[in-house]
Amino acid sequence: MRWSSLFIPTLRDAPADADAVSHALLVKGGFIRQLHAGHYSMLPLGWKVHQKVAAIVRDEINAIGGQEFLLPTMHPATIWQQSGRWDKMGEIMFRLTDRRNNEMALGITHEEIFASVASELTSYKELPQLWYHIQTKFRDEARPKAGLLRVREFHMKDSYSFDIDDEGLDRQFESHREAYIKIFERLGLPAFGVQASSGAMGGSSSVEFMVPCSAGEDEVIVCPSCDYAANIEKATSKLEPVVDEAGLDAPERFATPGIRTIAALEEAGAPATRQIKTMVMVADGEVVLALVRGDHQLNTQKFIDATGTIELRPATPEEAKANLGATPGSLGAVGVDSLRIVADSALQGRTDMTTGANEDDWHYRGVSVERDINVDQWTDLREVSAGEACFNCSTTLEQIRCVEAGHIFKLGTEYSEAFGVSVSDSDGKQRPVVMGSYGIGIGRNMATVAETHYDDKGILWPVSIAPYEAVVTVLKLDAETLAAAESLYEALRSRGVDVLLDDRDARAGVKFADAELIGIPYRITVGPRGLADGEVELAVRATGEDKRLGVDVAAETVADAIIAER
RNA sequence: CGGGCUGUGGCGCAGCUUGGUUAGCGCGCUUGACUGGGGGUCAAGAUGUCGGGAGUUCGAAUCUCCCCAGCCCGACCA
Repeated sequence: MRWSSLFIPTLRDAPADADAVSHALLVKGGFIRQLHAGHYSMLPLGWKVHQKVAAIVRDEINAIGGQEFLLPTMHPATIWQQSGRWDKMGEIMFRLTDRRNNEMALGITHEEIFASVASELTSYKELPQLWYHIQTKFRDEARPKAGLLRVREFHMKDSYSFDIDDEGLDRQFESHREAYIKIFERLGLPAFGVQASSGAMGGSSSVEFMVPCSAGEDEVIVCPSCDYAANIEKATSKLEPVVDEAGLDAPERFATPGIRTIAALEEAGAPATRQIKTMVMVADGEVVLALVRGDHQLNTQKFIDATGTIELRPATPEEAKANLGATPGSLGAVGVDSLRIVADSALQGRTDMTTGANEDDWHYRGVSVERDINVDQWTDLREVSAGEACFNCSTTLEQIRCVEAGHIFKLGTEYSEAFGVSVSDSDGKQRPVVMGSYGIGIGRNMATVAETHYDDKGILWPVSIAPYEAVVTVLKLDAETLAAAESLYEALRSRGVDVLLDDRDARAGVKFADAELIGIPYRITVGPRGLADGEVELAVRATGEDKRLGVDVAAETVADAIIAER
């Protein structure tokens, strides 16, 4: 292609409201433009990169036996009601009605739709199956942000596996894990797998692929010594043992005038490790108490996962007062029978603890948790923090901010049962098919590459997804220089290189700056100065390497380098 | 949803406090000339519902009210 005839609207200044690096560079480089919050137009350059990312994903999923589909993005409400997720999904799903007043939704994911197609499977002999599509998803995110990193409309590759048993699911899950690792390698992304919460997808377990990146939104706990890595929504750690005194025969009220915080109570003589923190939560409309140790933080996703809650929020001080009789700072669970109580495992067996007495300015001491509090559910609720000891090997854990680049789920039979996806096994008995689902966002991965591959001049795309693999920069538009450049351009094209000819009537500095900004990995500069010696110049974007090549060998050399790097 | 900030040519901004000619500047764009290996110089131009609506006023980018949009933090989110 000739740059002079292309639409590549590069900007001198990035828009002021583009905060994330990838957002600024993708806009500045003429890859994307925002339509409105969370919705971006892919310009020709951006769409080329997007398609190259999609091609890599497609290639690797095909390699493990995936069959490509294309399913609708607009769904009838009924199919979502059938799985129970019409209500469960809440506000994340865009909903609309058609002219006959039928309720519809825009697809946020496709378990339901693929499962409904899969109901035509009838025999174990047809299994395993691996189906996928690369298609638009709509999610009404509360806060789209950071350019392409979190949007409301995006393309996702989602695949779905169907097996006769758990062993089959395990194999498909494992082959996806390996395919994802290859995809991230080809994209140049340093992704690693972590244990994750399955959230609204359900299922028994899931692995997220994370890329360390300050623009990300997930906190990951990793052990630098063993292979433990988990999303903070799932992570656990080893706690220092706490030795309790026997305490009192019964809790004892004591006055704590003006004391409203853990820290203040600590100064009054009760170490945070010996306090019970009582949080009033509203879980799907029901007021529930969540208890953690005074120095611990509640992780709300853990609470949601453990209790099956869909919508969770902290209660207002008024709600706390109405249900417990005191305002936050003096709340406790001792003697509470009317509310469901969920407590963190770290409180199990603890004695001689201090907690609020449900009367402002009063606390209890000498509380034995299991004796004095009517706990309905013991579970892991506390959020791990960096500096704690690894559960496996006791090494000090680290916390890393990451972008979630992919997520794979073992679903089990939840959806196959809802949609009647069952087959006859070898004994002629009907068995529900075991499903898995596997997602990877195309645009987010594109942005994550930009987020992790750039310098002060622009993006450093890897050859695998660069909008063009090479650019031939013509420095002077006289007949001789242009002819030399064009023959080089044609020679590269004939070797299958995705090459751009910069034939614009612009100054050298402008052409160099643009090529660097949009991140073309190889630049061949053709100018009269070099041609006088029978040479052109090769500039390698990623390494900064700059060298002269004979005109006769230049195309060959560059094509070989590119093909080797793909 | 809570908090903060911002809306002025394609992009980046000034002007608003204290209302007053044709609303400025830089970049970019057009034409011409000189130039031509890292965003060149000079000259001449074009491009604006000042986010929208209502109000106050002789007069509103500027003051008041309502609304909308975008960004950031938090909540939330597969």
